[in-house]
Amino acid sequence: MSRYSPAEIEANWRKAWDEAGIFRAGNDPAKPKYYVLEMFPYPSGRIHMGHVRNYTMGDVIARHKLATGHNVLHPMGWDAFGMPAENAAMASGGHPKDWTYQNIADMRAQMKPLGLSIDWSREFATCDPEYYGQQQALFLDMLEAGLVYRKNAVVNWDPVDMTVLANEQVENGRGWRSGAEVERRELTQWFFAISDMAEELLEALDTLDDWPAKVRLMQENWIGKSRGLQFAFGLNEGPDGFDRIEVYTTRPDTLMGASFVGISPDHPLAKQLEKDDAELAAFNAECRKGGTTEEALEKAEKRGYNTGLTVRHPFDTAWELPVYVANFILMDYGTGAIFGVPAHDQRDFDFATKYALPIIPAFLPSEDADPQLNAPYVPPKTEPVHYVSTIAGDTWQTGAEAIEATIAFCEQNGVGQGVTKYRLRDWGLSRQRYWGCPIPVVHCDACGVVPEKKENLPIRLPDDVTFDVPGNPLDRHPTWRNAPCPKCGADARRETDTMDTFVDSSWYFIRFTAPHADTPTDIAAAEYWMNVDQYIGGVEHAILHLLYSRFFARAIHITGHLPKSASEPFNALFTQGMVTHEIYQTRDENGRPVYHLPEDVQDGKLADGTPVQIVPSAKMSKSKKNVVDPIGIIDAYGADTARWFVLSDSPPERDVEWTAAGAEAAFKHLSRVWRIASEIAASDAPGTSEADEALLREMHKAIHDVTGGVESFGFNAAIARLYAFTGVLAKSEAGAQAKRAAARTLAQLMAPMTPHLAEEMWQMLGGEGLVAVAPWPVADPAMMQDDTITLPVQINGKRRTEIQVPQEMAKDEVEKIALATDAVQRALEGAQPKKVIVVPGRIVNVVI
RNA sequence: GCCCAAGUGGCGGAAUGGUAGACGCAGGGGAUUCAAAAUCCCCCGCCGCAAGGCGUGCCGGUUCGAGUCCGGCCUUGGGUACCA
Repeated sequence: MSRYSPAEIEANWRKAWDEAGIFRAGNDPAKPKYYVLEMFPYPSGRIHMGHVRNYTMGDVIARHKLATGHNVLHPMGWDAFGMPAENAAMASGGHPKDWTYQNIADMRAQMKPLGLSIDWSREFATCDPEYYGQQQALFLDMLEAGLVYRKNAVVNWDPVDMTVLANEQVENGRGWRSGAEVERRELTQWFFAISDMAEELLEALDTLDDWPAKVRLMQENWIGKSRGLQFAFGLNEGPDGFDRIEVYTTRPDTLMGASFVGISPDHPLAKQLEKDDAELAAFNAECRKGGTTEEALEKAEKRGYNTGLTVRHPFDTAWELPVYVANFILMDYGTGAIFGVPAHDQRDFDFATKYALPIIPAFLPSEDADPQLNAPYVPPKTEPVHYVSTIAGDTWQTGAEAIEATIAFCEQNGVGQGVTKYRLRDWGLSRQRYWGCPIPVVHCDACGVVPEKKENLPIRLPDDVTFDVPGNPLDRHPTWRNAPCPKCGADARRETDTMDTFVDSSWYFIRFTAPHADTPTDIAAAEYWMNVDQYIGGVEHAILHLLYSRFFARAIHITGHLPKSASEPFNALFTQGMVTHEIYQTRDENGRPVYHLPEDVQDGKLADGTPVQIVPSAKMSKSKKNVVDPIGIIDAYGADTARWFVLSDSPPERDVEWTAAGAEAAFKHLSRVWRIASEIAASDAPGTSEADEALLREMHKAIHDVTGGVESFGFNAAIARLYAFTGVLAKSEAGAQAKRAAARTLAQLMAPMTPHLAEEMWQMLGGEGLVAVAPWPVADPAMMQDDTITLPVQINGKRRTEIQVPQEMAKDEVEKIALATDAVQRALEGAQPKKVIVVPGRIVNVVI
């Protein structure tokens, strides 16, 4: 072989690794264990560049840990339940199960050529009955432990298709298929009691030192701990059973600025009033239109309905405030009722202006400010605030102090209590869909909701279902619903809701430690392998998936399936950026966007010449069709080129926009490395000891820098360093023996990124065994020292010249040399410098 | 709307508060070749003949020194609880 041909070498080395079994993870107590995991993929059918990037990063870590003597667990599986399989079934008439398993087979076949160091013996899919049956067992244990319960919650309801829609299926408030205006409808659903753990989930964030600070911050804000006052306004002449309106506020210090009380359209009082008030009923119905997302609710136009009722201010019972029903108040937050303070809140100000309500300042920025303030006033963070109508004393206080003082004052006067609340809501897991894990309960007329018996698990999905009409096929199935009550044996009905797919992905990382156990976990295996030492995935999962997984690890501990030590499941987290791509769209006759694959677009036009609109780069997603297929790259250049390219072009935590241009360059570089290695292997040229030493010095520097890069997710910097070292090696005048040693080291350093090429080089250069398991090279600091260094010399912080000095030269010697330079002498004009700063090994700054 | 990030040459990007632009791509010039491919060498932020000046989204601040730290904006991206 006379040139680099990955097609020939890559398959051979994958076979060699396979036969040596080096990626099989056994429980070897002699070695430190290391569990590296990338977020498992959804089996869409094709791997894309995001997968290649994600799994290559994890593979670099896994291979590096293997070479540093760790017992490595690096598994792979499939997050296989979810809507796309049902959508495919609806679109083309197949079955979600066939579609999913075919996609898994396809993707596995596309993934294997990447040469990932995965222990494939642990592979599973979440739609395997062996997996979801254990998930059902976990659910039953959680039910028994009081971690699951039922309550009403709203869903997006499509009134034409008569079906529940996911948020993604709601476009501008309308159903994506029917185009009908979506309504919010209440259903009884299952919930995980995650909010009971809010405080613990919040506090434990502080222990996650190796998580990105931004993820911890996002989770902290999501949990949203707040301190406030809960109290009631007395209601004048309310309907029977309603004599007060309970409110929660984080700004009790603004209580004297209240000008109205608002309640949610779903508040019990609103629901009572609408029975006798057709206009209110119409208003409430209007409010219930549109999707359920927080974004939609927050951005909707703020509207209110005056109920005509009034409440009494708790500190002045003669002071009456009107009661409005308002569309921006959510029943899920606090008590579903608020008081509005237009003087100190933009939203309340807008509302008060619209409905001509009074604007009453509760405090002023200073004593001489205009008391007839009619614009929202937000107090500065640092200046004290003066109460106009003080209730806690006529004192100057800052915001947080004012709030605490007001709470204390209110408690002393019998107006409510100080309360800690969390924004975090319980996790609704019920889905009115087929392709998910069935919720293992039975509804019995006599016994109510009854958990299935564990010996009846798994409750399997029926195969004979159709998707020709909208709605959940489990509901329509002729017999599947029929089941005996596990308690009394009478004829009863199975629950037809399935679980949110986030449940599937909240414990798969534990299942990998014993994927074939006949209980949810194997305690010994979990104890050995957990926690995940390094978890890697997209930042889009920063909140939901990661928070749910943290909750589940605790729940699994509580139900006895996991040691306490593993209740924070991911020791270290790395959130990689996404692979983005431009979006190409045209419009259909109704003006709706139609998306096109990059491979179908040439020079901004479709094959038939229709120009496409180019939407700026965004996250690759199937729905937007801005997806690039990496298989073409692998076929043309080999897996090592694809791996090298996705690592080299962008810092791992940042988004990378896919471009085809770099792949060719990566291939050229790997070809060059191969050529250099084969030339060195064939050479027996002598060299000078000076050149040998210089090469050795560069080698140790490269070991140091590349190792540091690999260990700190600086893959792009590590690769830049490898480019530089390759250049040094190519130009070196060192002897063949020294060059062979340097080239073997190069192979080792490249092995995590380009494992096939590295094995080939290692073999050519006389390395022993597989480079994948050869001990990782160690940099010797003594071998990295240069004799002299270059120091920049600044004048007043601007670089003017540089000096060459010995590495260890004393500060005052360096100062003398710097001051003697022409540039400094010219600038000084005979005067003395005000100050000279010498940072050893770094810089000299002369201040004039 | 709210929460969290990011912004540096033509492009991807580098830089423990210490020489801004490493490394790579694209581009320009040269060597080799009958010619090409491949390969190798050199140049390459902007303005300027030069001396020099200006430069890390914008405005201000801290510092001997700021891409980096602080305050305020702008733009783009992610999340927003039923996309995964």
